[in-house]
Amino acid sequence: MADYSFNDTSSSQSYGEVNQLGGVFVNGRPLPTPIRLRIVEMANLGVRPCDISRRLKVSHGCVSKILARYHETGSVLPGAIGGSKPRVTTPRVVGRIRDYKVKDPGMFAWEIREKLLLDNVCDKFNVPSVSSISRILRNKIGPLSQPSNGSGGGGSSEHSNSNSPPPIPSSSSFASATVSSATPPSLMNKHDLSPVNTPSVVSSSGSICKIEPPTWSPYDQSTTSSHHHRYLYPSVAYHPTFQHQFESAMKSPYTGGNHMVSNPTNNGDISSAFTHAHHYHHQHHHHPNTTVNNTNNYTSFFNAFPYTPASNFAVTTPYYPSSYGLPLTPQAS
DNA sequence: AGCGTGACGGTTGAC
DNA sequence: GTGTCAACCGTCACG
Repeated sequence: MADYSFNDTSSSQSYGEVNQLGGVFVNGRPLPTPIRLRIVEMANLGVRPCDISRRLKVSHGCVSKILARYHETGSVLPGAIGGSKPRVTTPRVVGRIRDYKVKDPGMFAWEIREKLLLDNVCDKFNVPSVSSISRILRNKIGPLSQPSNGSGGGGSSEHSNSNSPPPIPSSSSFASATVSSATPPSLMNKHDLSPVNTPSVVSSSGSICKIEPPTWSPYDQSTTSSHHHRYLYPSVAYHPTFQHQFESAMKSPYTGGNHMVSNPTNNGDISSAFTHAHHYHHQHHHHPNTTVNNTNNYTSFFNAFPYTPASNFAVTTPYYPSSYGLPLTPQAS
């Protein structure tokens, strides 16, 4: 993974492309969150999408998409980029299959599948297919010379297995940690500031599921994982070359000015929630066991545009609890 | 003129 | 360490 810190001075050459409206973007990467917020904010103030597009120099297709997503989900953030659908045949499930087979060697795969559902080992979204179960029986379990003991074989322990789905996060602790440690922006108080696929549903297997199909289960943010950066808020780094453009884009004639960029620590506006974020990268690179306070990472908003080769704005692909306050209400203007 | 949509070229991250 | 794959991105052009 690239170094997303914005202290890279090895290259003064920014990259990014310019769209037909003169706006700067990075192909393949989401717009910086401040701009996403600005789009929704302006829409809530009654500005037409076409005018938002022109003012922020963002393609109308993008404006349309962000607004549509926001009205549908309540989230202004991009979806989770990259990654793979987690396997359903976790060691825990394999262990249970082994147990079933040991107890009743005559069980068919389809019977095992039904039993997994019946015993709430899996739910309908993550139960392995019959063919998967057959493959497990064939390849992973074999002759069944010894029953599962919870630590050997396929790692069938139901507890304390590092490969098992992570523990269910405490919604209260997570929410309180994220919300209370920094004052949310005034606009962030109603909806989930989560990407579209917010994991707000807990599956029977104890993992967190996206609520938008296709349903799959990202890992728990608080779990020790070298990949937990997926759950952090987007981080952006800005290049001085584009500061003026970005600031211009962020100024609003509708709200009497916006200090998000020029005055990141200004109290009373959206920026008030985004302090202390410079620890973000250190946290997630060097203290993987630490539950990161995502709210703090929002300071990175103010390091907005654009993008040096080694320090692009690098929106990480975040997951948030749906309980987190949302900045902007998708209400009719 | 405004907007929804899909192709396109791109990035990302788990496997 | 590298390649594959499937998710996502914003732009652009079309209707």
